[in-house]
Amino acid sequence: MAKDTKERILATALEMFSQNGYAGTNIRELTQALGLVKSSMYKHFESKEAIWNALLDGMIDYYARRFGSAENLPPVPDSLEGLVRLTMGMVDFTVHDERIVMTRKLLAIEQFRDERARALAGKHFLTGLIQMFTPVFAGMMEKGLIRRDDPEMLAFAYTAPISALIHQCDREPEHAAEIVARVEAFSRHFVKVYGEEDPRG
Amino acid sequence: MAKDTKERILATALEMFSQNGYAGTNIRELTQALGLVKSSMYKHFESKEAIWNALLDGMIDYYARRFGSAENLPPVPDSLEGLVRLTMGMVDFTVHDERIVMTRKLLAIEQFRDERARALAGKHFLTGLIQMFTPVFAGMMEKGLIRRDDPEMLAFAYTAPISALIHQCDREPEHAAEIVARVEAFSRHFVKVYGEEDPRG
DNA sequence: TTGACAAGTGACCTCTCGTTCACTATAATA
DNA sequence: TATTATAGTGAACGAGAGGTCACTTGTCAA
Repeated sequence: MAKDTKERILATALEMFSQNGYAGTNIRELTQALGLVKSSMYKHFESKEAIWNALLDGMIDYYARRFGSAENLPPVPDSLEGLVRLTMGMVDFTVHDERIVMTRKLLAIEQFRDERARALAGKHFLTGLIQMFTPVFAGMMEKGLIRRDDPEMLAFAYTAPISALIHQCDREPEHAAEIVARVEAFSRHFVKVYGEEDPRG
Repeated sequence: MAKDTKERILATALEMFSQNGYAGTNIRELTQALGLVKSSMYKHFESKEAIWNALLDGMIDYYARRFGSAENLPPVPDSLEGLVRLTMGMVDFTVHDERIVMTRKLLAIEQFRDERARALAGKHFLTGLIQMFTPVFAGMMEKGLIRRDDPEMLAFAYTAPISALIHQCDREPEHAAEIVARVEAFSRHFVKVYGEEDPRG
């Protein structure tokens, strides 16, 4: 109970910061949500800003481990349908994992105030996705599944619309199901346009 | 001078809110930037929240007039190159118009806290762009410039990546030139993939 | 000239914020 | 058992927040 208070503070801070922003959150509410009194927080963090920094450190670290390293690249699918399935698996995960949803919201809120948040937002929302899918499309081109073209351009053309729908999902979680369906529709449209294989593959 | 103080307050509020958020901005700084003292603000707005509401009203109204009405739809280009030029004109405008840049940043920051900001963000970042370009692609299909397909899906596939680059531009305005160049590269890629016309058109 | 009104001022109010600190309770250690 | 470190408490602090108000100034119409 006592030992993990630091972690619980971070979790609640992520929750509140991602809803009302750093400036819009006060530590009295934060600690109260944990059944504590505000001064108790200072046994675990030296300031409110220290919570923010620890949160960002965690987000940066998690991103690097989970999405940033070369060994975590998605596998190259063996068919166009495989690309659709790979995509839907990733989207289902990223849309329903509360921690990742809150991370995106927090980055959207704080990206213009904090330099590190800005950099991480750029990765989360655009460049990281391109880096992730460029080798996927390069591999699919080598396998003859996708027409030969600039794989980075294809990764961009593929991930950016999906990223936009994920954002829409963050805004309107009550419409998650239909938005995810739109992701799948787009994915199938994409393989229809760019694929060189019988789409039953 | 005195007459337009209300407008100047709104302009400065947009500036500050779009950088530090509503909660992260205080009215002493705001009025000081205008050479006023904070109590003077209350001659023009009854509260800080009233500024926020007036700002949102203005944004909603401006969007409806500028992007939301049917008569302001972009013209259907006569060639694939025309689509590229149309796009670049719009992007150059939206990326360099300070007021629109600040509006996007503000919506990104406040979209999870305020219901109206959330709705407007959805339009600005996704649905409005689709609505705008769906008739463009429908018209281009009728002219035989673009392969027949679901025009709304094409509008989505076209505008979402461009929107993502515009966001990147908001995050990194120092790289605006190269990001705009990426918009053009994407636009040309798109017409190459979807076009049915000699791209010299 | 007077009166009325809008715009701006500075002092002041109350509230909440982040933060500090002396203190207590607990549990592990020596 | 005595000691020490850790986690949590509650009162208090200073700063800064949003907001109010009596007052001054400038403008313009009557």
